[in-house]
Amino acid sequence: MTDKKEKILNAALELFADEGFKATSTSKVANKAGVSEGLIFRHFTNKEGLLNAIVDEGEKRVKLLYADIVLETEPKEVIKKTIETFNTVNKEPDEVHFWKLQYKIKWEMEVYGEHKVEPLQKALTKAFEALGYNQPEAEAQLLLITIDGLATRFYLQQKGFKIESQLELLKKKYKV
Amino acid sequence: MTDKKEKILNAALELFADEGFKATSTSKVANKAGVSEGLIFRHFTNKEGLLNAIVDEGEKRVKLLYADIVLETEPKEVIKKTIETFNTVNKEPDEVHFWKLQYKIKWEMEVYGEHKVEPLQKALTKAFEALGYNQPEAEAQLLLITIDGLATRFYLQQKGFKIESQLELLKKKYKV
DNA sequence: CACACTTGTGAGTAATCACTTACAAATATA
DNA sequence: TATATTTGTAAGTGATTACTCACAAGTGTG
Repeated sequence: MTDKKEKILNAALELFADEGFKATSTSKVANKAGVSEGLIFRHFTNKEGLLNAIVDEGEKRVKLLYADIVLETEPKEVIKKTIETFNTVNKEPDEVHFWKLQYKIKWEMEVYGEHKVEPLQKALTKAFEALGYNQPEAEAQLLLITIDGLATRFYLQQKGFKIESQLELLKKKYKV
Repeated sequence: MTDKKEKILNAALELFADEGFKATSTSKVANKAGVSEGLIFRHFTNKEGLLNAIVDEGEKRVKLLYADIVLETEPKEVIKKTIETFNTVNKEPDEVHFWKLQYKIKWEMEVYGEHKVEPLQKALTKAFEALGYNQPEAEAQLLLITIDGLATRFYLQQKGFKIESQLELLKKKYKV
């Protein structure tokens, strides 16, 4: 990975996350990265190739993020970590662009990407089962759905939205 | 409202909802509506004016939709109706485009539009308060957040996602 | 019918789009 | 050092973009 290639990726990440994929021109990316426009196509073939490079990296990071939770054996810990992970990720400002894009791209490309959350969902299902919940599968899905909703509010910066207190409330409800 | 003006609005609604605002060209809208491209600009000044016309209509429909809930006095009914309203809206296929756009546009334009849900949120807060919940405000917000998450799954058509069972689970949790 | 006004069209416009190409600079390998 | 390969640039390309404008068709009113 050359220096300029990485600069292209970083510029694209920020622009795609803030202004959207289709709304961001390759010339804008090149400008922000401080390289010639042609270099984007040398490294990534086309504009979609540039997006894919970022999304692929996203998949790796998601797996890494969930790895710790999936291995957890204590049911309550699985739920607790699921809720808390969302928060720790977004404490680092550099990471925010990255995760924001993961959500934003779902709507722009209209794909949910269920395979990414599947291992986590299964781990949660097992956890809810172990805790004696009546519909463990539905419960697991509902928790992930709620976190999706939290992300929407967080990334779109709804006024008066305090993510910490919502996460606390969630933990209280699940008694974790 | 002339016939052709309405055809433009309908075509734009469907295209914006499916492919996004920025990704939909005015020529595409004109084509689908069966009118000349110039007519769009005669009626709506520019492309954003066309979007605004649709979004404004959205605000009216949201108010209409919530009016019934806000007037409800029975706390449990407020919560129940909030959960069920989401479902009834999306039973009519013509309505789906409309509501999908309302969610999609949030991400594309990066505005949450909190004023739209404010009356509903206040009604929910009062309901949770009456029912003796410890943090009625946070509870109201959390329920709306969860519904946002449900919408994401629903409109992005996540595989294996059954909205009815999730709504049932939600009602069970709130005992409504 | 005459006149005003709205509704509608089709052929423009400059600007921007993603992408290509010819060539130069840098780097790796022998 | 000589040569092959990779990395990078600048100036293009045709296609598409949002939008304009001159003018025609339709409609309502006296």
